[in-house]
Amino acid sequence: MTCSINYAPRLRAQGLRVTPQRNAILHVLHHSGGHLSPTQVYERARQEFPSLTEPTVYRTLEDLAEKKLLLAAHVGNGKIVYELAETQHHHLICHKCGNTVEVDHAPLELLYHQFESSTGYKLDSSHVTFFGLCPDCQS
Amino acid sequence: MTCSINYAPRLRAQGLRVTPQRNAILHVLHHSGGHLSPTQVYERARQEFPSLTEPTVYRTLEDLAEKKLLLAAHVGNGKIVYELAETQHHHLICHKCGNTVEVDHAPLELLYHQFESSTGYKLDSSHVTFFGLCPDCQS
DNA sequence: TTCCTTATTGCAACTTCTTACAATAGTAGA
DNA sequence: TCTACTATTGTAAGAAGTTGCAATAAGGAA
Ligand SMILES: [Mn+2]
Ligand SMILES: [Mn+2]
Ligand SMILES: [Zn+2]
Ligand SMILES: [Zn+2]
Repeated sequence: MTCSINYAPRLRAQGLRVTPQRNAILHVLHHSGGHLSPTQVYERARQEFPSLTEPTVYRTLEDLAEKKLLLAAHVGNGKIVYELAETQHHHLICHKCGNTVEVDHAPLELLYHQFESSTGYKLDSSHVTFFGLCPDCQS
Repeated sequence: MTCSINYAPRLRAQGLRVTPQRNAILHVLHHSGGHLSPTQVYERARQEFPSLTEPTVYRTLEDLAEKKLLLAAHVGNGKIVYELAETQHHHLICHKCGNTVEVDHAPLELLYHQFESSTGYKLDSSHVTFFGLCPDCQS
């Protein structure tokens, strides 16, 4: 609850104002440790800041992701989850059981250079989602 | 409208019954040529089959994608679009302007083998979405 | 053809997500 | 401090997507 981490500098560095709504949302994501859906963020952040509303949660998550404070991950069927942007990694997701594995970005470097030089795009180095079947679900 | 293509064999091959709802949905996707959102599919397929309902559209799109007759693509912010499964390809999407580029699967083969042997997953060879900035949006 | 089984659909209610706009409150500057 | 500017938020309404269950109809067997 009372937590030593101060998000103000990171918000200001991105030209964003420091509001209690943003602090509550960042605080919740920090303490969850993992990926949370907007609904989960809303329910938990409301504990610390009861007047928080749903539109604010959705807008804040999008804004903070755009400013690279958060990472958004697609986990299938249009569901999105968010986490604090800390490590560079991607996801392998089983589309049968939903099981998820994290993989490093390094093995994608070569591919990224190919794509970037052939298309002119500059690609994000985090949170690509690969779908497939996990070992358990292949039988 | 009256279109020579018959989807019945492909449906039966997957153990699915042939219904006018499924035919209308497949027909719409065939004639659109590209990616359509569930809402777009619903609006168009309703022209040919007016009693069609939303839950049927959502369920059908998911079912047909699961049986590999369709491909689902994540296009950002939890939006999903579908298309007929014909070619193997992936997408590069600009998260500023939404512009999309298709890329071949071939350059991913090596990466896939690495991931598959290190994790045991068997990955889908189509419709991975890479996000980034297109050439126009980088300035 | 007719009957039977059950996959598929429609219905109704609900949850999640979005939007436009007015009210609020950070923050920079006087 | 106080003020002014405007980013951010809340409100209210609507759109999109989901769920459980009862009704329907596709397809196999007689
Ligand atoms: Mn992650
Ligand atoms: Mn595609
Ligand atoms: Zn699995
Ligand atoms: Zn762009």
